[in-house]
Amino acid sequence: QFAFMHHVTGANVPEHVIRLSNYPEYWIEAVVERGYFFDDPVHVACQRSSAGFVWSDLSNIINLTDRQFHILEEWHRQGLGEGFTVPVHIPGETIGSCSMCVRTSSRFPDASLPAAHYVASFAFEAARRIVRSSLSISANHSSLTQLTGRQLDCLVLVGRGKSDWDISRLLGISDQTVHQHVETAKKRYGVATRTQLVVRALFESQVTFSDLFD
Amino acid sequence: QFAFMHHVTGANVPEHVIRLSNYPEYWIEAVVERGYFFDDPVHVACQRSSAGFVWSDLSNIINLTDRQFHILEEWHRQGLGEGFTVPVHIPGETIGSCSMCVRTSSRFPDASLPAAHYVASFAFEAARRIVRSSLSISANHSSLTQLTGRQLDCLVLVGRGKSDWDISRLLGISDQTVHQHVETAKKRYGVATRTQLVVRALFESQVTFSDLFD
DNA sequence: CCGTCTATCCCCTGATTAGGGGAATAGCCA
DNA sequence: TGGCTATTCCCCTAATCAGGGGATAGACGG
Repeated sequence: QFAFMHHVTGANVPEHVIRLSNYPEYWIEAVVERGYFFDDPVHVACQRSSAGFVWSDLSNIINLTDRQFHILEEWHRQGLGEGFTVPVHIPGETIGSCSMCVRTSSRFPDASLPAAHYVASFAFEAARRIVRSSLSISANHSSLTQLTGRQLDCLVLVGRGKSDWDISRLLGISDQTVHQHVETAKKRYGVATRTQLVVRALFESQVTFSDLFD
Repeated sequence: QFAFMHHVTGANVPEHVIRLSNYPEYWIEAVVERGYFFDDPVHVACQRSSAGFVWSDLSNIINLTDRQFHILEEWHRQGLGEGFTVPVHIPGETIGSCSMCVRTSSRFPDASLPAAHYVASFAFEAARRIVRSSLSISANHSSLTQLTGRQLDCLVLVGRGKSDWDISRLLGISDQTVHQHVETAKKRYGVATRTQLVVRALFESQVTFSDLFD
């Protein structure tokens, strides 16, 4: 069985999420019904690991709670055997994972783990790019926005939490000039606040997360 | 050549970063000196991809700037041929990557990419766990800042450019309560401004870009 | 030569945020 | 039961941002 999915809970699902799996319907329903989603040990482990992991190794990644131990036992009773999960993380995007598992009756193909890791990573990334391109098509009206160098300087420092005055000292210009640059940048993007400005610039790759951390 | 490292710039390096590589000294110095680190195309691409990528495929992941194009040419002149980089993301932690490349004179071993992907992921994760254990952080202790539901509600709306008063109308509570939630969230993250708060929450995948667009 | 863009500076007012207090209610856990 | 957190509300002052106005200087191109 496999499941490539974004980790979103049932309540408010965003529009563009990846959900590919051949898990049995009844089983997915059971998970949602009992609220397993919230402390699914595999999902929790995804938040702590960058590399893939086999499910029998879960206790080395997280400290299993009683409830999580119970969930694992329940899975086993349902016929789910050993599994392998590759977490998928991108800053600013929903956490996802690619899981593959066998039935208790089947042997777990250890030798295929590198291949599974490779396939999982690229399959999810491919799905992600398809989703993302469909997103940017629907919102491409502003893809032409170009900021000047000085505007970017100010924007980055705004993103680092500096005030206009701080920025003016760092750049060696007046605080009113800084204010002017920020206002002009906001007008370019058609946004009302500095926070929106930074979010948009991040989304459009005008600045990166590393730019915004001292 | 290989380089497994956290993406931190020379200025103020955190204590426990991973830096394993056999890149030539003189070359690393050149990178730092010329400030290549800041817009190294491989590092920027790492922020946009969850799966590994070969360097010749960079232009499909990010739009290369003139400067980045120049950096790639410079690398080639220095004798660096094709390379393969696996990004490493953990919510709330510094971005890292595992890069492996050959000299221009050598053939790039395409057939080994799955193995390289596997090795890279696990080597970095192993290094990460060693570092974390040296920090004596228990596996269960969450390094992730956890926000309450109401705090997230407010944070998302702040990220959409709403004022405290706007948010108070949308959530049906007082504007002072909204202010309180935002202040508490800021304290949790240890940041000074709302903009930093939203950036951090984005980076740690507490909220996503789709959450922040109406 | 003129228009446009960029970058820099200055002035102004009002709205908003930053950052302290304190306090009531409810739920959860030991 | 007591301690903890979440949620809600209120008060206060100072700093900062939002959004107008206008001005000067240099660069670039038709």
